[in-house]
Amino acid sequence: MNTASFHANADLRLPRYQLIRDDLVRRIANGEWTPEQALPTEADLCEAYVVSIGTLRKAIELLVAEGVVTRTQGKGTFVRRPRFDSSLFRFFRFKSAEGQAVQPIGRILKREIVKPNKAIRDALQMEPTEKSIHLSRVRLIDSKPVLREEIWLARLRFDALATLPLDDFGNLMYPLYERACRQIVASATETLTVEQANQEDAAALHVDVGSPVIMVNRVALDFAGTPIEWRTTRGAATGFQYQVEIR
Amino acid sequence: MNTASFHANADLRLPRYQLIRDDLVRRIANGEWTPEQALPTEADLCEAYVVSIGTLRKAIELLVAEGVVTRTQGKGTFVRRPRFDSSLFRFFRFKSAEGQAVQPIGRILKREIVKPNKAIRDALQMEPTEKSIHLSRVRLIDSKPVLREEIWLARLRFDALATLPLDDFGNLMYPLYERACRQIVASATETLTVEQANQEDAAALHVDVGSPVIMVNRVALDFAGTPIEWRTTRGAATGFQYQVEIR
DNA sequence: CAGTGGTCTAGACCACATC
DNA sequence: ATGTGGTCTAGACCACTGT
Repeated sequence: MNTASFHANADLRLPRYQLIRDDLVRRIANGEWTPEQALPTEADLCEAYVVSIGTLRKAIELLVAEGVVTRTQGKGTFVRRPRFDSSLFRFFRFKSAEGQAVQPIGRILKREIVKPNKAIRDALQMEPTEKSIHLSRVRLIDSKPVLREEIWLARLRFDALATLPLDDFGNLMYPLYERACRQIVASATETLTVEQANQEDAAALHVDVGSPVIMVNRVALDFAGTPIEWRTTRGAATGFQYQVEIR
Repeated sequence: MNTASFHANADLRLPRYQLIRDDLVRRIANGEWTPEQALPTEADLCEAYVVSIGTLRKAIELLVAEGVVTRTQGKGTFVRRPRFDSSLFRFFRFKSAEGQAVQPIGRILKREIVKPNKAIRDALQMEPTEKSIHLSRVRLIDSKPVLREEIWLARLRFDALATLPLDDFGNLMYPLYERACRQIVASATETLTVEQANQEDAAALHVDVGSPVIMVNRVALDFAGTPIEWRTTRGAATGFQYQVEIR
């Protein structure tokens, strides 16, 4: 295979399907294909990387297993957008007054341009003097607050959100990031802890002080693995239920 | 391919690699290979199922992805024992007085032969009149209790544990199940909820009444997918930390 | 050394989506 | 009808494990 096909840092001792997988990830991270566009066909990629169909398929199957792309017979191979909505719903089971599972509505309460604390600055790999956009957000069901969210974004990366009217933010953040700032969230890491409600939590979430509160910290990454959003979400632990499979 | 190779219920419209995967799972569930024994080689399985190596590998790769088997170059393919110890440690981060990560010691406090309540009976697929073995267990670090566990087992399946002296139970349950009852835990589902400590929790775990307590319900299954153990574990939520990747 | 799984080839034919 | 991915073949050679 032509070594020129690969990034300079590629370790050519690795199997070819690994090299191809890494190269495709790099190209996706570079924005060569967006979630709407199909990747080249198997035949084209085989030709470009000078490998047989079996080797190429193995590379792409890795990406499918990692959740980076999806394939559909007859249509093609597409960069996958992670399904975040289903994620928090695995933690918090929200129901409307009628008992229907429902998605909470998001509303921005406050926006400020501030220097983040060190933990957030490190998590977002920001320079010491760099400023961030801090959003306070609440999520409601039947107009009742069920989640409190604090969001931090690097000012440089999300400049458009520093001036956008709060009414134009809409219900969901990640489509907004794509629309206004061309930032695509590709994956995230969430860490869950339990705390006892303080005065603010109690007032905002309508629970007793000291009652258990779930806290979820999330760092969202783009396709290159660069952290782009830091978020912490709090909700009453009542009715919270999380399920895992062990194998 | 010879249809006689497969179970009567197999749907022959499925891809061959799926049929082979299902057949191998069935044979593993039947105890044809235990975690120590290697499965037949690729060449033998190709011959037995009358498929080419590529198709057989796809079947086995499914099992690897599901965590049912592991493969080692030069050694063979082996039925995998799930790594449970790492599971609860992903939830509770235990440290000894010296700050070292450590595995708590298990001690059985009580054993009784009782009819289980309906929820447990249903979870374990037991007959209405069937009796269960109920174990109360505590797990200790530096002689301090950190987890309370209640375990239910079907009496018929775990008969040897009804009479075994409590001192012979040892530290870990799943090796005991294998040793004394030939029951191998192959997978499990855990559900996590948060509660407030009641009097019993507070006394047993040395926390305040009303403080948050993590409750993990676990149903453990054998290779055939039959539920064999119902377990609920409670521990103080302080220091509890759980992490997920989202893609 | 023999035996195992790991990588790779160069095709074939099928099922599905779209025009 | 054309183009896509899905399934499958019948090998080859390599890398690792154990004797």
